[in-house]
Amino acid sequence: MTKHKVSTAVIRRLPRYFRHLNDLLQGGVVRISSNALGDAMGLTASQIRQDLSCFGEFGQQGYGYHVETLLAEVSDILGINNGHNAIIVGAGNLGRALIENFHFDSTGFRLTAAFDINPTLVGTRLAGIPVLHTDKLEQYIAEHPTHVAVLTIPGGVARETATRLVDTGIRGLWNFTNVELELQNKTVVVENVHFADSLLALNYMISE
Amino acid sequence: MTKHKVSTAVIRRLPRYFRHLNDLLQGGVVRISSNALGDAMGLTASQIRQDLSCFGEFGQQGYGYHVETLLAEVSDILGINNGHNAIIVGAGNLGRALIENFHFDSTGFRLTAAFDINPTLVGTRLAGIPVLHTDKLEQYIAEHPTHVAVLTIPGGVARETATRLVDTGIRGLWNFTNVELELQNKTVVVENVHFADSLLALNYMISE
DNA sequence: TAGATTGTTAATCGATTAACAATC
DNA sequence: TAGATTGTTAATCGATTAACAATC
Repeated sequence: MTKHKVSTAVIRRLPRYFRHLNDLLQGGVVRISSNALGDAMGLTASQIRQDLSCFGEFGQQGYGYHVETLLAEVSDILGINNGHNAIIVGAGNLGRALIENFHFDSTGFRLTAAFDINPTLVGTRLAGIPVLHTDKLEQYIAEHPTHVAVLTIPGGVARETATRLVDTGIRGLWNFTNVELELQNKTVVVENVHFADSLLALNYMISE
Repeated sequence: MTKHKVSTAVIRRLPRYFRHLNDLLQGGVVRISSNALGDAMGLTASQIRQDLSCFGEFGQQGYGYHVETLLAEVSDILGINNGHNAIIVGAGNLGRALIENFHFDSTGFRLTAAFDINPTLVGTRLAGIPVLHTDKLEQYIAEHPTHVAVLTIPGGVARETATRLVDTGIRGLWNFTNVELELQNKTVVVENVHFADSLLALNYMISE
């Protein structure tokens, strides 16, 4: 699918294309030129065409891009149609916020289970998702194909839990703990959501 | 303080320096060379020296950097000592997760109040932080200097609430909603935490 | 057809890396 | 002093922007 190594800069822009194309489609826009899309997103038309050319030829001279088609292509590139399953480990406030409010399905994931050690939670359901005991992680994953685990546990148990998850053969970790997970296993991708880094950057920007 | 325009790439690395230097200090490391720090962070020694040189000369030939001193400098650059105050707007699961678990103080902020429209929450305290009615936003900010507002409200009221906040003269918005806030007012800095973008990027990376 | 707009090649710009004199 | 390591200048690398022939 991909012609050559895609740079991180391009990868990080793909979700933004996805988001803006969704908005356009919702707004009833049928076609758009790289120029107009660039204006809307704060990018140059050139960059958009360059980015997309990493993956194929999705436009048409004199016309531009068909919004619905391009969105379908970008969705496909992002892996939204790969039928990935996710579990969430840690059903505290943050975990619950994600379970109840985050649209896993619109990012291409099916959230199949949550895990926690709190006895008052284990056995219940949150927004329809069963909460199992964290002891059952390995057993559950062995029985249900699982591609990504969301880490919303306390930092103290992050490394240990990550190691257990890596051993199950999981493909990715979405890490909300403030712990840096250096994994020996390079096949597992770690995506960090570092709240502190984000707020510190904001502090810098308002302090200038 | 700053010699020239600091690039976003450098700004985004500053919190990482901060985090790693904290870890080193905790671990009792007194001094470190750019080489060793680079190894630990996955950067080149050259880049570290280049980055730091944007802000001053913090090292010593033949010795390297005194961890505690460098950490103090980086903290200062980030604005941690500027005594900024923050409020949180929206005390649902996500807001509560931040109130109860996020260390605002260690990123240089004092969280002074939370706002919500839920009558069962208004008037209570969460982790010692008073919860006020969102109607009182303007009044509160007029009476209490506030630099940053954390947006953990539903997307539907995001734009409206952001506009109200901007009008109060606030300096920054830490935006957890999935709504793109294009503000006419360019003095207000918006830092977005786009969960969906992050998970989509992870999807791409595990799909390759 | 004429105008618009693509995909791609070339030019530019900026960020990262290498090298090294200065010096602790 | 000799070795280590900085801050900075120069070289390289990669990403963004500009230009344009191809073509719908």
